[in-house]
Amino acid sequence: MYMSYLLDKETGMYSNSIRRQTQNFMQYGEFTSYHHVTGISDPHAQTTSLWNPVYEAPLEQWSLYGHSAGFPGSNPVMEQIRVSSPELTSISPAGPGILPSLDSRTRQYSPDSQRRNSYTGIRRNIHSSSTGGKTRTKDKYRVVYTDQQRLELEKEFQSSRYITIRRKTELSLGLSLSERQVKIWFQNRRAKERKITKKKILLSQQASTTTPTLTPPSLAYPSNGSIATSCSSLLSETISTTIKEEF
DNA sequence: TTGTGTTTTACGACCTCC
DNA sequence: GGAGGTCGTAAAACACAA
Repeated sequence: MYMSYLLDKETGMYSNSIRRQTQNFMQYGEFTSYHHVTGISDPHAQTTSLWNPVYEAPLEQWSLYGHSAGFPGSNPVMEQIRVSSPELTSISPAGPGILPSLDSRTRQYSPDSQRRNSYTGIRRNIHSSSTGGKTRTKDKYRVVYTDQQRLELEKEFQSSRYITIRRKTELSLGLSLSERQVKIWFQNRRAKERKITKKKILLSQQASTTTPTLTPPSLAYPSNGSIATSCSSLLSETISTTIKEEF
């Protein structure tokens, strides 16, 4: 069964896994400890039975949290995360940058909006919880994350492209996702970013070839900057547009 | 309503690192 | 050998034009 397979995979993946501490410390820098999280190892448990009721609050409620406020319902875990997490607290206050656009997008998808409003989120939750165990080949095999889950994941992604083990544990707890789901979300998110960046680079190259007098390569890629620099600036632009696309 | 294109989860294969 | 990385892909969810 798919569920038991995942359970096996999850437990095998995350239990007693301290052997990577040194590697992860080098890789992530921030790593201090690893906690195996019990009770959330089954990514489908939420979909088959229950969602955290925290996420079923109407958007008009949880949109209020956009600027450093806690999760609706005052999820103690996330409150703790916010207190202990400089990344989230540092990026969440109002100010220029990514989050204002996130918040504006949150407002954009208020119940009045056409796309993904709170009711669709609730509907999705209900729909998800109404189905049985998921398999890849039959029934519905993927869940749709709530806007809030995606918002928090996106915020973390803006903080860092690669999540630390510690943050992964905290996020999985706070968002009622498994660590595996958080990990895969970040993998998919990086893939998405690469895809968009690739697309943008392709478009800029096409533009430079079609209208060479307007955007010569020397201007598009300053001589004193490396390709990485130009890519990173392109990336930041991409990120903002990406966030606008989401939510 | 339906067909179609895009986005979002989730996985397997394969690779690198320790 | 196991963990997480990318890459490619399946399929559900979604948006939107006709």
